[in-house]
Amino acid sequence: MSFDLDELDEVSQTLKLLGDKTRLTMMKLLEKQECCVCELVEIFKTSQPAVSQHLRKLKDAGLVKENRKGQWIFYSANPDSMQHELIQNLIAFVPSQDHELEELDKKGLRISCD
Amino acid sequence: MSFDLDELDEVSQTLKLLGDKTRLTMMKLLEKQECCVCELVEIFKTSQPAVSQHLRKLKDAGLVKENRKGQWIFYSANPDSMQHELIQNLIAFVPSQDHELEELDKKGLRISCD
DNA sequence: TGATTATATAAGCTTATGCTTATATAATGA
DNA sequence: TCATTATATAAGCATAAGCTTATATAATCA
Repeated sequence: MSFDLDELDEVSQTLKLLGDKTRLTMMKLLEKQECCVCELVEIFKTSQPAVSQHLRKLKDAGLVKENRKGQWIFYSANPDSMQHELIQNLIAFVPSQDHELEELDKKGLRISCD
Repeated sequence: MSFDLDELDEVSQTLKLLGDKTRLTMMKLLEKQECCVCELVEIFKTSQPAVSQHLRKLKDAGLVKENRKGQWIFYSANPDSMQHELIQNLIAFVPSQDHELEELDKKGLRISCD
């Protein structure tokens, strides 16, 4: 029946999205706190378009939400996503990324709008 | 450090493998009980090589194990996999596939070697 | 042993994915 | 208003993934 099919589709789509190392790490980070694109570019040491494209996929799936603050757009995990519980469950198996944020702080690259 | 990298690789690889609807459903089934290839062909209504290739990927990752019984090879979830706990967690979000096995029974296509 | 059934592997094709470069849009500040 | 900074989008390319068909291997049985 279509209900089950949809649920299966949703779960497999979520796993497919998080089956990418960059996006999986992103979700681990964004589950803990919001980050702007330029912070993620620094953390993942990749290009800005690459980061934007990953975020776009996560956002299209409803897994993250955005929050503009002036010239920056901050992304964070979307707690209203139907997949949120699944995501919280599985990122518990992902190594902590706290060191990445500490690195940013050390380099003075942390964006703060408070 | 390399320990964390490896763990991240393992989790993302597992999610990537289960980010396919067929393999995700297979794991849900094989977590509950072993099935042979021809049963899975019937359940997924796809070709035998397609099923074999999915099983090969799951086996290469250590997620399932095989058990030959005469001309049949039965596959089941590998409880010794380092990813087993993660898998059990996430397949809890996958709709039950019990009806598929009941269908097989009804059609008399269930293989039994007991 | 030869035929049959179950499974695996290989090759080829099509589509999906992730990256890059180039360019567009949006907000800020001199 | 113009230059700068942040982000998004588009196009193009290389690689990966899943399916199909054809063929190989393995076990069973007459």
